[in-house]
Amino acid sequence: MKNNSEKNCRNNSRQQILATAITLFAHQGFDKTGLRELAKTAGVNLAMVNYFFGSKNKLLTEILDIFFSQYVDIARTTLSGDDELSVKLERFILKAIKFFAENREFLIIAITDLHHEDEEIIGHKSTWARQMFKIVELEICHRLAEERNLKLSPKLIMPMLTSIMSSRFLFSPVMEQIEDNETYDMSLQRYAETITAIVLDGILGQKVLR
Amino acid sequence: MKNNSEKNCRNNSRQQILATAITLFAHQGFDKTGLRELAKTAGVNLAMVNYFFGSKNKLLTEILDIFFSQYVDIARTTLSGDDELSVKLERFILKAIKFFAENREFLIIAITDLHHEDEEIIGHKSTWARQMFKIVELEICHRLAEERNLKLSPKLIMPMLTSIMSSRFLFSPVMEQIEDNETYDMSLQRYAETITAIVLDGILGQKVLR
DNA sequence: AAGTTAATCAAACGTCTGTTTAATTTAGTG
DNA sequence: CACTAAATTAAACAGACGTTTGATTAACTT
Repeated sequence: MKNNSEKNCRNNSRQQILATAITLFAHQGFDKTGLRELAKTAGVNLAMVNYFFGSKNKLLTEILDIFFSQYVDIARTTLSGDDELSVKLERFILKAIKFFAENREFLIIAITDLHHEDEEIIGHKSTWARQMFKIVELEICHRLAEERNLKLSPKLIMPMLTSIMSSRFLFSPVMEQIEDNETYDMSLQRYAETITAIVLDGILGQKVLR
Repeated sequence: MKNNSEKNCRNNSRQQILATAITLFAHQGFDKTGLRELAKTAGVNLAMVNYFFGSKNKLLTEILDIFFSQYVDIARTTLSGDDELSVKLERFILKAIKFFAENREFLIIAITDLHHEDEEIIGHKSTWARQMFKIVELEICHRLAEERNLKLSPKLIMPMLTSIMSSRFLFSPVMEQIEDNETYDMSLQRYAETITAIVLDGILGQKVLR
């Protein structure tokens, strides 16, 4: 109890800053969010951000770490094992999409600030990407090569899978602006199933009259 | 000749600003690129940017227009007609990927600054997305529904196709940091073929011993 | 050659940026 | 209660931001 309240007190401002940063970075972008706005929204003093995180960049990398460590973990647990490749992929896609849906804001920050040439950020991301690379290489690409003589690089598969799974969440701000007269089932469950089916069997390979 | 030099002179600075902006926005991001840096790199006076384009935002929307108008045009020309759906899709993917490769910088600007809640930018993008929506709905989704009883929303198909085709180019800054001991054929032609095959037949639906 | 329009320029506008400092408050320990 | 360390604060730092202004130069028309 004492230890708890102690840590709560110590980390209260820190946590508040982190949570607020995730929301603001995702909605406005990292660069468009000023530290003053962030501090005011989080209800803390401006200097607290640099006090707890060192710099704005460090705050971003900490957010990236939270996201990527979970994403890598999902890939590791769902893709390892001796199951059929289709089973593993289905497991991975389903779980990853649910993770993306529950962490939209993380996803947006992690993916859309992906290209900036900031050495600090790129280097940080590539550390996580390297881990994903190895998992995908071992569990997907080697299996495709052995079982189907399909030589595909993890550098192709990994971005492709991540992109296709996250497309719904990244495009949503624009898609919401478009009126749609026909009604489609766009539930998350159906979305995950559809993406899985397309990745496994393609648009044309799916069973007719499904 | 007179007309040419006239227009050349008039548009020289303007063109220079536009070309420089595309490079800088793509490499550093829109927000990280200041107008002073842009003007200096382009070799023009700072005030010229607002003189020719009105504002920094307008400069961005003009860049987006150049990209999206071509992208919509590619979709329209490759997807319309009475050919088989697989033929149309193959045509579209091949051409779009080549277009992306030749306009990487445009692509990065158009896609990665996609989520920012700036009303001006989002509204502008949704205008183009609406055109893509109609083409994809008419030429892909309706055909899938009629021929295969597959009810898929254009709001799913369009972001998915765009994401999967652009994944290579968007992830490249991070992927380049990863050393790869095995050698894969990553030529553009092979990339386009692979993406086409995966979209049409999925990862598992492809012919063994291909 | 005079008049008109477009293009270029340096300079300043007010505001916001991330970061640091030093003083102050708060809380926990002996 | 005194001591120590962590947390919080207001204030200032130097610089960058997008945009505007008014003067000046260049080019084209009549």
